[in-house]
Amino acid sequence: MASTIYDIAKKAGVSIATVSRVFNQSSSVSDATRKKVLEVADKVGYHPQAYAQGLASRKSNTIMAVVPVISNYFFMEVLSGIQDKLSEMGYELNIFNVTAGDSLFEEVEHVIKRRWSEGYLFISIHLDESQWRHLTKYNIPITLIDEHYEGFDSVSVDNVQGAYRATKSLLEKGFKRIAMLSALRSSKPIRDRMIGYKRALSEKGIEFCDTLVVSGDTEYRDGFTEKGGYEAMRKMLKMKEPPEACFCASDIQAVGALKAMKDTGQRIPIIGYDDIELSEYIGLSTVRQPMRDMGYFATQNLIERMRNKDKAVSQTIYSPELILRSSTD
Amino acid sequence: MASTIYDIAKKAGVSIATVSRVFNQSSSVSDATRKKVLEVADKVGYHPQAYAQGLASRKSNTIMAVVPVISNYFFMEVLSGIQDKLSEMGYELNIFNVTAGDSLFEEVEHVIKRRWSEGYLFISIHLDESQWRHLTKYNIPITLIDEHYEGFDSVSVDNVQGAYRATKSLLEKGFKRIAMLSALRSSKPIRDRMIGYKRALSEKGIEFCDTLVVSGDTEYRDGFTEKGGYEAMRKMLKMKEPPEACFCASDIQAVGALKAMKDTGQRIPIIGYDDIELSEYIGLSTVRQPMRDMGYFATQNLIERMRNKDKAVSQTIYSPELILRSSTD
DNA sequence: CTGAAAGCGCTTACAG
DNA sequence: CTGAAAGCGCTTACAG
Repeated sequence: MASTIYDIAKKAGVSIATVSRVFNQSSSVSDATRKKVLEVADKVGYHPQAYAQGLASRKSNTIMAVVPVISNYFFMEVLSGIQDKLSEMGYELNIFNVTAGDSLFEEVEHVIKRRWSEGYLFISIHLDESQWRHLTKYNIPITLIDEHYEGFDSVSVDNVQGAYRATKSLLEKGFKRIAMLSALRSSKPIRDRMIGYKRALSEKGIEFCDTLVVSGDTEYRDGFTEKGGYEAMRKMLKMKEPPEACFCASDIQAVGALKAMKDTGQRIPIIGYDDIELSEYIGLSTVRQPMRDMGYFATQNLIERMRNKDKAVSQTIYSPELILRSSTD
Repeated sequence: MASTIYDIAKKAGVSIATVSRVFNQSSSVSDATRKKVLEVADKVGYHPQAYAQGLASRKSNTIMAVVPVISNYFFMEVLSGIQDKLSEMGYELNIFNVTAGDSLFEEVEHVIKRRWSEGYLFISIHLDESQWRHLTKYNIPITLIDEHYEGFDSVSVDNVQGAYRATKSLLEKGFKRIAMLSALRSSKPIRDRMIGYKRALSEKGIEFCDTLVVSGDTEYRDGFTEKGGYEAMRKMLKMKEPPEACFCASDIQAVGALKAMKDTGQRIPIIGYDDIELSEYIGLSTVRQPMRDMGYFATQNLIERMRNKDKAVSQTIYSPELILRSSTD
């Protein structure tokens, strides 16, 4: 039904090799033939099929982004950076969604084995040392975003540093009893941010108190949701001795926390994490992660590696920036 | 380097046909052979290559979502609905990003021609009659989300109705001078919502006044941004005779509008459109579009069509629901 | 600049 | 239940 390279070749009176060349910008085709081929191709609406090209050429001009949940502010921003770069370079983007959980590693490995593309961007995929090492064996271009492993190029933000700064800024305002609005304790971002939080406290000689680290009851998305933040803040406000200020693990949770404070009429200074676009509009103080830049840079990095496999592995770590707005006034 | 079906066949002492069968759940393989094949496949980490499979079988078990901008709240929600359904059904999702603009049609057609998958979900892709008709010729399963054309299955929300209800509710509160916070006038959602807005006004015998339809100056994303909303609201509040209430074309713009009101200290009741998750948390009245449901249902619909090409074409139109919260108090 | 031919790694009737 | 063989639609040395 749909036409193939053979149909075009026949109608244009040339060989299939020539048709192929026309569609591959390989210059060695006379203008006259090129024109004729393009003409008949256009008439029947011909275009090379991705699968056949991929198989024959063993490359796909496609980059695959592997992500846990896709509907998430962080990915949204990172993805827009990726796309900016990709459209500059003429690559196509495939997005593959894996489910975080016990089978994460298997799913990730599966994607690689299927050989969808020659380059992979892993966003917020957290594996352990031995699992990363294992992936290393496939010897394909992979760059990590929001994760760090010495065997692959990576682009991440110093989470410990970010949490440290946020907490410290609260301490400097004179608060002593500072809570951390948390999420799933075992998740990578929480673990890192907790370290920074503790470090800031101990530097000021304040004892860490586990009851001040509170999270909601919603497990969806590891608790990084408005609801998770809302629940957690309600709990805090109900404590016999509520915290004086609060560091939130993400802006989206902070949004929920803000509502909890509004609903109860109690208000304490809070500071979020991420700086999603919206934060500016609701006056939320936060720790800025350069999400778009991360996506853009990681993509550039990946493409470079695809072109030169022997490039030295590089780790790029951004410093988070503290942004103070009205929520901490 | 990486092993193929031939390697596995040789090592397992069977033919490649058998190996293929093992990986295709086709039952006609003895347990013993299956076990042996799986064993050696596992040892070398073999997995069929997507491109070769796609070419040989002429299908890919993949559904492709075609979207304009990906980093957008509406898509985010719709996508999560799509994914829920897809993971139930065992399909893989590919996301292809087209750039809205003059070449939109060409880009869309290009994707189809490349034959990435057997089924396509077009999200918020707005083409004209003749363009849709043209795509019809490819005779492949396509379902439209947030768009309507009689030749394809579609899932959409009645935008006219939604705008009508929002405006009407404002009128019923006694306001007469009601503004519409708009975006790019030529965009499909704006055109539809403007109709509903006008209809509500005329029903109450209020004359439509073009100066009350205001948008920001930011062109990015057709103006559907916080910034666009902020700018527009600033303009409204600066009018010699500011509106008494305002219907916003999207929640995200309403967020910006809210800030503009806060910054200037002037406040008028506003109502948004979409009901993004966040709206509940900032007390924004809005018109709810069942975005997740739309994604879920559209995907189900698409899969049914993929299995039965002769199914009658169906148009599903959701009724938007008005949700009143504190922003209209 | 152009063509004939081999090959990419699978699937799938067709036999047995 | 299993194998031999053709074919999917391209790309790419190799010749000329």
